[in-house]
Amino acid sequence: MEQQRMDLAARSNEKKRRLEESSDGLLLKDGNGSLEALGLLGLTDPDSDSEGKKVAKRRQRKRRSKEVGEDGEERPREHPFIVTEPGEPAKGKKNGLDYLFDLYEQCGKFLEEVQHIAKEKGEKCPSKVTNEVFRHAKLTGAGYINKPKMRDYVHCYALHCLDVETSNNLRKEYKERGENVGAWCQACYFPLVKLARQNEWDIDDLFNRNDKLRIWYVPTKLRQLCHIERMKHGE
Amino acid sequence: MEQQRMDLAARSNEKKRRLEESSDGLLLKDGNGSLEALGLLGLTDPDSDSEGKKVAKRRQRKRRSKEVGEDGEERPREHPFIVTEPGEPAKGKKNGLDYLFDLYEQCGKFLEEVQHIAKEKGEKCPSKVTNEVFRHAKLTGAGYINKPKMRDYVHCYALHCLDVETSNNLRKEYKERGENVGAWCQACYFPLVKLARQNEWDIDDLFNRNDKLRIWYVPTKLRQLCHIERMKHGE
DNA sequence: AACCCGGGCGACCATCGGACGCTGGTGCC
DNA sequence: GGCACCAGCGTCCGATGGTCGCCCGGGTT
Repeated sequence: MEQQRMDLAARSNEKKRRLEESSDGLLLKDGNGSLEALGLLGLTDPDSDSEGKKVAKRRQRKRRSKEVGEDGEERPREHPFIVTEPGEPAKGKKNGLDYLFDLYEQCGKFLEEVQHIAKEKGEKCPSKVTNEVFRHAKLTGAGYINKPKMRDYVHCYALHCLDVETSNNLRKEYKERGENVGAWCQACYFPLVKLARQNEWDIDDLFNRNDKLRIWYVPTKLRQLCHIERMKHGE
Repeated sequence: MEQQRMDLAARSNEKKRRLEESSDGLLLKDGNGSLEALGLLGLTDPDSDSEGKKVAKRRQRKRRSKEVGEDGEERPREHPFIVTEPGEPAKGKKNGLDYLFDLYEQCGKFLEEVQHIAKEKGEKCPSKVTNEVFRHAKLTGAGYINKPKMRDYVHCYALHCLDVETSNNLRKEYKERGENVGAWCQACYFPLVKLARQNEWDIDDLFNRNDKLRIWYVPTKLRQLCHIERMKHGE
């Protein structure tokens, strides 16, 4: 039980640290500085309660390398994404961003299938891309689709849906600068925050009003960035 | 692990049995017979896979009677509900159905509070009555509200919202007959199934179109009853 | 061939929606 | 007072949404 408390404290600290880091990386694009204020995140967590000094044990993850008599087929990892311009095919063992965005459309199709099946069986019918949808996709032959991957880039797809122009320019810019996918992925947050501001800071509404986006959960980090910007300038 | 399989099998069987029982009890009102067919539920579960004979161990529930140095205040159980006509106050140590329905309205208020708080904090905002709402209600002084209670009667409240006339008549009828709350609670399903049929069997749509109901999850049992009726006569 | 960079996605976690039956309150005799 | 009925709600459970960093693919030297 004491052990459990420590685990939680460690997790919470780590979350805070990560967000701070990413905010540093994000400064360059926005021009108006920002987000070191993310230390504020502490406020979001009303737990307080002192302590939090200890930096607990490393959790051990991953399976012990395919071990013993495996039954399930071992899928090779997908090729990494690279920043490509619209229409540009990826060179080498890489995938381009058009393909990434297509994956989101595919998930939309899989969701529709799951919805039809659920309705037919009189079961409750998801309105968003859920675990069930990812499971269905995998079983139906799209083994290259998985939850963490899709989650990692939702906001990139959101920008693509809400403002293709800006999205395309950003891709072009980051490609020319030779930035990696991680940098582009981070950069996608800022135009979205601007869009949210123009929409009275209602990012959920932005998602819900768009046919393609409606089926995706608003990423936590995007929501937090919007909140922090709202608090900083304007309200 | 073998133990786990047995637990699951036992649970599943139990679920089936319960639904069958309730269907028997439900026949009386509808006039067109029904629902023994609930044995069909087996079809809903595509697991099949044989076995299912063993009727596993009793799970032990409940805390060991307030035991040792308790810290949390012990709340006395709420008075049971009795079937009352609209406007009729409950006699003795009982609560009436007007009060029951008022509890649902109160939950709606608590949901609104939770939504405002979430929006203010830039966190994701529930559109339904979630665990968080029950927690907020409890902490805010409505200790008499709890999840299982509200869940037990959602469909009764649904009938009240969607067709007060029918709901009121049912209350009057069951009161005069001297039926207990359980019987009335069961009886509430059938007018709802009829309403669903008139709405092309779309019970979710029925809930979603009603301002008061929209915030409540459609009860599994109601959804299943609709499905079974749809399969039996008509489609 | 050897190395290092970076990101794919397996696996974990808190919490959720959902369910059920044990306790114990209640009315009756 | 004693008893039998029955329903309130504590407590459990599988699955969900969300996350993080290990491991290894891939380009470069």
